[in-house]
Amino acid sequence: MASQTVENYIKAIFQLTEREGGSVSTSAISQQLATSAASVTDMLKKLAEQKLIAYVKYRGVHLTPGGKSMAVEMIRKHRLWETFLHDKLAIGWDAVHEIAEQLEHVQSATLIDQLDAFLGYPKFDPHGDPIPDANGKFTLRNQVLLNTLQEGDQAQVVGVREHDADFLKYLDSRALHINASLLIKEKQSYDGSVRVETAGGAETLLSSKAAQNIYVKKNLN
Amino acid sequence: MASQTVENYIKAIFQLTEREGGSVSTSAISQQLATSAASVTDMLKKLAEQKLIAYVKYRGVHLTPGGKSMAVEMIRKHRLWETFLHDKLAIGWDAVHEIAEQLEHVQSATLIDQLDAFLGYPKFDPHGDPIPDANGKFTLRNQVLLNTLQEGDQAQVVGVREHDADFLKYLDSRALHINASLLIKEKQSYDGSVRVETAGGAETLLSSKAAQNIYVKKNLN
DNA sequence: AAATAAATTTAGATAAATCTAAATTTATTT
DNA sequence: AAATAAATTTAGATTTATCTAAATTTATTT
Ligand SMILES: [Mn+2]
Ligand SMILES: [Mn+2]
Ligand SMILES: [Mn+2]
Ligand SMILES: [Mn+2]
Repeated sequence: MASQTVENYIKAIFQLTEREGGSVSTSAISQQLATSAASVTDMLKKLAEQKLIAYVKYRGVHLTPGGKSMAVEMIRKHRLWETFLHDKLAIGWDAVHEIAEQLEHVQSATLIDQLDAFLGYPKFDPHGDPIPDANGKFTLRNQVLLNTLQEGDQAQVVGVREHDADFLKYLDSRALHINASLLIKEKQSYDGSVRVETAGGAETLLSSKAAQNIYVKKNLN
Repeated sequence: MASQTVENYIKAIFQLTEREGGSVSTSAISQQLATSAASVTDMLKKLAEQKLIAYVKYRGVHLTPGGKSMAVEMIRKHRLWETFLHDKLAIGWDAVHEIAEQLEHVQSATLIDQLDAFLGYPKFDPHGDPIPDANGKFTLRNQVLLNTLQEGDQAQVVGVREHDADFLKYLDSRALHINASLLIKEKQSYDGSVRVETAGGAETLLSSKAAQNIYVKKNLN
């Protein structure tokens, strides 16, 4: 059985691969997990011995099929737990990640299968990220970043690209939660900021940076 | 923050104290946790340094107030998780313990408070053991062991003294689950075995040993 | 193409939790 | 009260995961 530490490394490598593509560097992992580069090098050797990664000295790593399947299983568990915490225990989307970070390491196939059933086989977690099914399949979805919308466009929030707790609390304060409907009232071309109207008619000014971190599904006109 | 290992030691000491009373020996802990006596001695020194236990060389240990409150918190978490697994995820009472043994180590006060609320502030877990409330208070209950009942007595199963998975599955097969009503049809004085009738009229012969491990609430006549 | 900077690995330590085997203390027999 | 047995502790190692500082390799400047 893989230790919690090994599981966290494998998940980190998977997510860094998704974001950057190609091979993942020692320093990227070091930063992601907040451990020294020296410790990462040590661990990479062990993961390579266990055939979870392919490791070329000085050149970074990528997951083997075995490592990838472990990573997907971890992500499945993490996101199912986040969904449970949010939907059943009413814990905010800014707080679920930290708790799921612990819950994801509980070992029991039955537990996860039953949890999945209890939640009604959800396809997306509280941040709008897809939850892989028992076979590791992710659901795809049409989505664009809010900053690509034009004046007059109507859309619905479907996810966030940034998971920082402060950002999520900020969105909550503007009623910009998952499924919120919105209308682009104005878009400034010089700085990319957008004025959006949310349900009930409230208007909010979003910075370009904020708009680049919100995924939406555009409505047909 | 206490490690999972420390938490398991503290919980074991609490439960051994409850069962035996007085102070707990190195060998008792060693047996309970399936670790060598030498390892236990090492750990006892550390726990004493952290003021979680009072330790007298060669004479055993007992919990300090701090240790006891940690133990009660662990038991609260363990039993709430067992209740969740059983009531919400439909996992059998013979399987919940092992999973809760892991879940009990997740650190988050919010999580436990919300879980407690979600479950409706249950007073007893799937084995009929009391769940301490947020202040550490256990609910007391009138209960006797099934082997103390007489012919003609009516009662309801409220708990089990033995948590062994095989015993629990055996009880399931006889419909002797929590809340099951029963009537003592016959009691053999020479070996203590009892013939009981359960709901629907089915009869089962229980050995003295089995009868000594089932808690019941006796009905008034 | 050197020189310099940045990234990575190696060397040497440390802390937590565990083990077996040997020494010591306490309990039980004779 | 000795002798013997049982329980407990100490000594000496091991494994996992981590660190800092030094050495090495790769990348970027001049
Ligand atoms: Mn984690
Ligand atoms: Mn998420
Ligand atoms: Mn445990
Ligand atoms: Mn229980």
